[in-house]
Amino acid sequence: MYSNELIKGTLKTIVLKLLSENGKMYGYEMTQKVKELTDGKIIITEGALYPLLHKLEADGLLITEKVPIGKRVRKYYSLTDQGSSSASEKIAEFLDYMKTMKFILQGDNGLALG
Amino acid sequence: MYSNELIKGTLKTIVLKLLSENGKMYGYEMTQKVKELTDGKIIITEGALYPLLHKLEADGLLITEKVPIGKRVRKYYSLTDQGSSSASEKIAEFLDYMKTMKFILQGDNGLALG
DNA sequence: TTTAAATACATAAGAAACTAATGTATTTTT
DNA sequence: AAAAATACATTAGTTTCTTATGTATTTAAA
Repeated sequence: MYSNELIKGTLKTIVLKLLSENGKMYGYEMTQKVKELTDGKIIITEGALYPLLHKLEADGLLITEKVPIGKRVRKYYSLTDQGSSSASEKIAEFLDYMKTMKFILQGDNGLALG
Repeated sequence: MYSNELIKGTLKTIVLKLLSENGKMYGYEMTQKVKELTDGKIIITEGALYPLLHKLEADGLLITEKVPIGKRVRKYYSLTDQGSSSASEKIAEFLDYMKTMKFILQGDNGLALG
């Protein structure tokens, strides 16, 4: 498990990527998917996820669809057009950012590597 | 310039890396160095940096040395032993985290790339 | 030469995003 | 029958950052 501060600020990008890949997902499903994809190294807590999903919906990036499963109602999220282009931007920006960070953290900036 | 949320949580790692490379640096110097290294894509504000430096010092990761430059006093920071091993850990963790994020963001997780 | 910009430190109010805890209810597994 | 997993949600408190402000010296420009 990574330290919490590392994951900060990346949650939005992860959610947008998941939805751009899978079309539609519900919250709990996202937490399980990320856990599975990362062998438990990234754990998305529900206390962080649900408020974010609500915000992204309020911002017009996501739309919801309620699907009854037995007596429960499952809430599926999917990207709007705006959310879709926002996803592309965020993902590209993050990949670019990783290049920059890699340069800082292991680039030949004067001394030997840490 | 990257969106702010992206940089969140990475400042500590950057500072520790800078000090592990350069031995000793003062705050303002760090802001300029990062700006230069990243072509202005990462801007460290003093409002974020100084409180962090104070905290790292309080936590025993950094020690300070005051050097008079003319009538001003410049405050140099360097790593303690604890800070040095903490730096190695943080940097390694971040590089690992980037691998994981890269896998999530562009890995072959079922659909075409975004 | 005086004005502006850069250097160099610092703090503080407020915002954003997350943690950890708690709550409800259903469904599945033991 | 009990426990665990599924599935939603909120909330108090913390951390960390932004934006603004403040002080003072030094260098560059007008």
